[in-house]
Amino acid sequence: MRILHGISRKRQPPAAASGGGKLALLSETDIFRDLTPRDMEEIERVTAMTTCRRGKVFYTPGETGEVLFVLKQGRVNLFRINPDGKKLVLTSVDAGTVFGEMSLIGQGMHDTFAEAAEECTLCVMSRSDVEHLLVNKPQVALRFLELLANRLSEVETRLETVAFKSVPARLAAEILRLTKGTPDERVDGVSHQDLADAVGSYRETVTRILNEFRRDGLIELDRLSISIKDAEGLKALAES
Amino acid sequence: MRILHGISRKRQPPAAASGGGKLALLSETDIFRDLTPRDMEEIERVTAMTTCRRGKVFYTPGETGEVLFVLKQGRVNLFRINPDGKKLVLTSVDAGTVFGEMSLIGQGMHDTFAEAAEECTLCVMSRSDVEHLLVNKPQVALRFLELLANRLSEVETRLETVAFKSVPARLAAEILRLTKGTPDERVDGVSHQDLADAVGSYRETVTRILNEFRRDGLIELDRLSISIKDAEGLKALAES
DNA sequence: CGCCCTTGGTGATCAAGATCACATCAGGGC
DNA sequence: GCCCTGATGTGATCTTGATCACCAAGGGCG
Repeated sequence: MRILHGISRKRQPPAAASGGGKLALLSETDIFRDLTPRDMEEIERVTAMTTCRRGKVFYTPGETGEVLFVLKQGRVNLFRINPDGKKLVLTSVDAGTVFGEMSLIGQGMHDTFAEAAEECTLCVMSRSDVEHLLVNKPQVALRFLELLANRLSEVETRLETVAFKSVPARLAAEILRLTKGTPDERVDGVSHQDLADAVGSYRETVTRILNEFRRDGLIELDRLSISIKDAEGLKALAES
Repeated sequence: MRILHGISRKRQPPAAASGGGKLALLSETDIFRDLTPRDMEEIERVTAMTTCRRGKVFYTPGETGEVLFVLKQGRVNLFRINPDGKKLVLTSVDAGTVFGEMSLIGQGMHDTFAEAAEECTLCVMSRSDVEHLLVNKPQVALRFLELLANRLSEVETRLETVAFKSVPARLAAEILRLTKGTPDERVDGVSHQDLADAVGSYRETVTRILNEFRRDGLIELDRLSISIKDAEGLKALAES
């Protein structure tokens, strides 16, 4: 019996393709994939759906209650701010997953904020609804387990990266990550400051390194836009 | 209804105090705390208990199968090795918890090794036993969820620390962490190299900084031994 | 006792990247 | 067109801490 297996980490197809109704959106979420249509309707009844504009910080520790977010469309950054006001993105969450677990389980989200990195559509579930679900639908709890295990593994790798790799290597990896899934190998709407926050560095340093990348023919630069010219070269750099 | 609440992060009392039998040891594990004595006997039947000497690397990715470890006594370091052979300790696991989840759920433990940081007693559960348990005892799955959530939160904090804080600050924090729980505020059996691996730095750097700490009256040094003189001072330093 | 191996001490050097200080530049609003 | 703001380009330092090169001390063991 092998009840546990890797969950998909691929970006979900654009929700528009599936109609975009709330129910359809919820069904596409990994965590709920074992539920019956009837169960899904039940969840749908108790779930609020909202949208967030790019840049909106919609979760602030302390201010926001204990809820679970289900990201339907867009991308969300979970980040912390250190005493000097410097920001570090802990994780970038793609559509089809869930976040905010930390506020429900254990010690809470600590000092973690959440912002919409792109236009987002998300659902909000209350603590009691989630608890109910976890107790009554063991399959959901198991999916949740997978999700957390994968997130943990991801953050551990990130820790290793920050501890051992140079800023150029981290930056190359981040660019590859952001463009992964985009057919034209290009990111838009990401400033140098955003990249600095993501790799744990500084704006000026990022600007300099990006220009070196361009000089080396690895990427093409434009205002708020990066397109990849030599993915292999970047990959090599990312390995340090 | 509040079924989820923080699990204890306190170090377990020495197992000798509770007799040290396998059954007693297993019952002290957070993850199993909701099980009945009868359930525990069942688990006890299928569990192998072994010991490891300090320094022993008992889990190697690839070589070791998919198992779950329950740490009964001692301390275990989970670490990775980068291509240059440099080691980084991802987590230090204390008695009473479980690890190896990653090999059961999701993508596996990747390139993570496990070594006994002290004399250790641990139990090993097979994949199928764990899966059986998770499916049939929802309470265990929930405890597992708590465990993972806490671990995640811990690694995120570590990531922030490595990204933003100086080596002295990280070192101060690590010393405080290691001595936490010891009544005489003192660690033994930890070399400068071990500390370097834990904070993601280098032996020479650690030696230099420790000597600065001593000069500043923060700690006392001896071969393989550090004792704290000024916990407040260290705490201040750890905040950067 | 002499050997050797692990641990710790320290100087010298160097490179990465943080930090400061401005200069542009593009776009939006009025 | 003008002004303002956010995004980017770049030079000039300055520190941190990695890296190299040894040496010394402690301790187990034949």
